[in-house]
Amino acid sequence: MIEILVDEQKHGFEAGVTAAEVLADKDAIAARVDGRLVDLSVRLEESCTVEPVRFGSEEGRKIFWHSGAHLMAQAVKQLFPEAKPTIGPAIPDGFYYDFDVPKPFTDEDLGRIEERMKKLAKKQIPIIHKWFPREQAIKFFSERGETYKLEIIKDLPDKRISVYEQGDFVDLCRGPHVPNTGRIKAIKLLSVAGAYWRGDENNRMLSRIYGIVFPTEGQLKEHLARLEQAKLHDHRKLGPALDIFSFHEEAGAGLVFWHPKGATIRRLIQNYWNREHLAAGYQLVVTPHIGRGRLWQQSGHYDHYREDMYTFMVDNEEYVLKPMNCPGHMLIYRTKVRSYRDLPLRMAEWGTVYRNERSGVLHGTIRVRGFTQDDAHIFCTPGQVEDEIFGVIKLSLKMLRAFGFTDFNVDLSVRDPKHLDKYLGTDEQWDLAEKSLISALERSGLKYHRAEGEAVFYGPKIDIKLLDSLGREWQCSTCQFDFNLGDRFKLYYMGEDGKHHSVYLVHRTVLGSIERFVGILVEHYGGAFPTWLAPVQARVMTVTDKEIGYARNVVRQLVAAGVRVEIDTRSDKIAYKVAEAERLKIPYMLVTGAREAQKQVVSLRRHGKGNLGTFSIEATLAQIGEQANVPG
RNA sequence: GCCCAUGUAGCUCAGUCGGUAGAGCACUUCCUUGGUAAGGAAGUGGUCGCCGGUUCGACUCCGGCCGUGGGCUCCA
Repeated sequence: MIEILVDEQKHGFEAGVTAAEVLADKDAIAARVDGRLVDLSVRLEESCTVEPVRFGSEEGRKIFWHSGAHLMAQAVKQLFPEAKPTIGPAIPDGFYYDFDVPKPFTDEDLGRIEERMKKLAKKQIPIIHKWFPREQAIKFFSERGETYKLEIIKDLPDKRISVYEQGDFVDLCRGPHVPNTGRIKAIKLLSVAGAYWRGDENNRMLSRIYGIVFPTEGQLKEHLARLEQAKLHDHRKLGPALDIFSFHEEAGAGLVFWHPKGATIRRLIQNYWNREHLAAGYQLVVTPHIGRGRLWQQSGHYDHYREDMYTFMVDNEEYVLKPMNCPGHMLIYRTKVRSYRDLPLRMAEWGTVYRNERSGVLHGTIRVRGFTQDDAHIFCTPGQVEDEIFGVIKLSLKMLRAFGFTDFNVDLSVRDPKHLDKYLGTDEQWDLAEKSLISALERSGLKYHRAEGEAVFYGPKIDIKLLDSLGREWQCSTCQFDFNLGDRFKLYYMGEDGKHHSVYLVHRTVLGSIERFVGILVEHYGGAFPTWLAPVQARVMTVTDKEIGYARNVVRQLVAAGVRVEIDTRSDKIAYKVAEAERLKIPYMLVTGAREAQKQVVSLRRHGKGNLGTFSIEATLAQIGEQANVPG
């Protein structure tokens, strides 16, 4: 007899009982035994603690999706015997599996593979874990011509190799897995893509299939509905549809043309940003868009970043279109001897930069080749570092919250302790920087994730990633130390002691780039901007031609009060005008018919909410005005 | 940059087994003056992404390029 702790209760079992028998839980797809994830079929020989792992948990989903990847690989091997499986992991939303095939998969293949998967799932094929002695594993996979598996085995130190068998399909795999293919009830293959073996572009391009599976049809439907929702929020569709921006093939990829409405949104963001930054003690500067190549050699960008820079010749000398604002700010700092009394110096710029991003990474306004950073550099003394970092975090959070974001994931990126030689700067600098980042994070009460080895070579940093209305993560704010530029530009300040000291340099942005940020806002709000950011806040519409005079009068009063307003006097029916205004997601619709004109009122309608009733002009202005303030 | 897919009117999409194109919406005009998510009619609008090749003839087949999308990679 052994004693097993299940659900906080001890039970006696015969040694050799399986986890499945102990749990007797229909929803369990795997088990956790003394903290280790194992198959339900595992035999328990000693006293232990057993917990069920269900699809509802993150690790449960990972196991389930990984089993989905195996099922797909089985189907692929049956339909395409020449396909060599490589790796097929679970990802946050499903799984993928990469195959080496003579001809890449097409979308048509997906349907066939999906059908075969459904067939295999119905058969409820048992998924069996086996240990192969190393030699046997090598023999087995070489007989099958699965050279990629052999390559993986080569890197495994173990004497015995873990494999999973389901019918005719055997895969090298650590597991665990669901007990049989029948647990997978709903299957959807989503897309095919090319991917390099081991992510290295010098290696062979493999054919990748993305898919997702669920224990019930309902969950798949829900998931697909979420994907539909994301499509409706796509800024690449909404932007042009709402007359915010456009792209033009004849102008070049990754270059945004901002229409009046988009330019208005940018201006509103910038006005708010400027107000907050001036209040927080920043000074705004402006620097040129081009410069001599040697400036970029001095900053070091030229060596590291050459590929991404646009360069051109001027009088036999190479110039560059600025890809970063930093060197300009360094030059301004250096124009006079700075005293410790002058610090901290916070220098900010709406800096438009151009980078020759590789064509494949361009994405709407979110990843472009010309963009405007809300850039700033803080020059300070070691003693000021912590307060400055805290100030940056506070400012970032305040602003991001004003834009409607409430949830954040924060990363603290520090050196890789195993490769300290990769980094510039002294240990003292890194220690002080890291300590100040941590205490600033703690002061602001933020939970954060410590990412070892994620720091860039010139300093540690904090990244604030926001979660939008659909739960998607976007990286915007960053606050990073720079131990490189201070040296390269010989930046110092005169200390109290009358000696030169090197400055601490902090590079930071709140929004990242305004192009990207507007794109994120469009996605977040699905194009329905809050009143304070809406390019058009109100539209006045007449019911018949007789009220045009009154409607114009209403518009005049709104304009005088600073409301961004349009008028619709077309001879269409009011229902049509309302439909269009709703489609354009204009926050307030003011209907001015004969009844309203007679009483000098308007009938107010809110986007997405419908008719609010009739209000006087003053009451209408008060209502819009209240919504037009920056929140927070 | 690489793999795959894709490009027909402002938008959404039909279509042509190779014989130079069509719908709905939008737009313009006219009728309509109607009360909260699309009233009616007529009309304008396309070098079928661009360049080259094959062909008597190319939107259609082939090649190259550009753009876009899904990924990979990159993100000093």
